[in-house]
Amino acid sequence: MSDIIQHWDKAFENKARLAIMSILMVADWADFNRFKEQLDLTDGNLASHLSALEKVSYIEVRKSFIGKKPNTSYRVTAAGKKAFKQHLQSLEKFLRNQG
Amino acid sequence: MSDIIQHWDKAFENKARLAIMSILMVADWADFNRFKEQLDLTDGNLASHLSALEKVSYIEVRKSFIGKKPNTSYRVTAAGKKAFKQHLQSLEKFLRNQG
DNA sequence: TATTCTACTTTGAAATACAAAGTAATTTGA
DNA sequence: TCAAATTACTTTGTATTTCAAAGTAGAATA
Repeated sequence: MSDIIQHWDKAFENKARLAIMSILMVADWADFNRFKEQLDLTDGNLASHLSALEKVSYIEVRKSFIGKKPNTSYRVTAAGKKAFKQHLQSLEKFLRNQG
Repeated sequence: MSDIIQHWDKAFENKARLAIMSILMVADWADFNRFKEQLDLTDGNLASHLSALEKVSYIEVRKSFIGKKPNTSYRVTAAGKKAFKQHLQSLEKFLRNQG
């Protein structure tokens, strides 16, 4: 496999996770409902993608209450930012090679 | 989900299949062994990705003999070419939006 | 105070990805 | 010359991933 593709980050192979990261790169904290609205995923599916990104430490989670409602928010970590940027770069590289 | 990502072709979400298409876009016919060498996949895995692409009619298969050895070759169809180009375009669009 | 709603979490099933083992023909080599 | 190894795949079974339905606990509503 071409080196470029070979080393693609598995965490970003899924559309939903790519979209989550995409949102988090420009947001500060974003909460569960924001993703739910923007991404149109079921609760369970969204939760599993979020926890996949958490597992590799690309995002961090903050649980709190807003008023009396539980609120789970997420933001990208430094490692996540770095990995995502690198991923975008290798996407670019791949595209250039497809000219 | 952003429209760009939303409509990504599921056939190209996998690295191996993307690499296969990548090869076929510049090759005429490419055979099983060529993929095997270049992509470093197990036989079974490679075969299943090839047949996934065949199933959606993005590639076509030709079985023949070279000398006395069986040879299975693949080439991209018109539909496959179109779909792949569109996919590359939406990748580009996505990257532009990530500026 | 029963019922609904919100914000998730848990569970289980479906789809996908993967590799080990199988097969049939061919080649090698003692 | 015939048993053993190799080639070029295919088949089969398992592991992983993805997904959505159902579950839960507290809060709001009627």
